[in-house]
Amino acid sequence: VTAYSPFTEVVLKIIKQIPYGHVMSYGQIALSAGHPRGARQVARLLHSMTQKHDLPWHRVVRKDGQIALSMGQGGSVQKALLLQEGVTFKAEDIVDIQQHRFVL
DNA sequence: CGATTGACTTCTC
DNA sequence: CGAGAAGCCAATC
Repeated sequence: VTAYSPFTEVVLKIIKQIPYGHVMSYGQIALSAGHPRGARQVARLLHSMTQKHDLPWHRVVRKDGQIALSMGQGGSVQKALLLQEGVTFKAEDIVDIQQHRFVL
């Protein structure tokens, strides 16, 4: 299982711990993993690890609460999954993200 | 092993 | 207010 760097493992753990109906931003995950500037790695890890691990990648969005992927990619899928979990994209929720808290 | 890339974020002009 | 550049660090080529 441990075939990754500490950062990778921590990120994976954090992503797996995202509660149902909640979302986290890449930056927040990176910050929790100990790399305040490692948001890109979180994104990269998700993209890579999702293929091998069953990560709730759809619960990871931009810090603005916006879906990171374009609708032409998996964006529409992610939106559908989030709506299915009851996640909304209201401005109020976005404010919560910016205040470093979970949404909903 | 060296260079490139990337589901981001933030600062600067 | 909007667009552009820099920074970060691991995975991939």
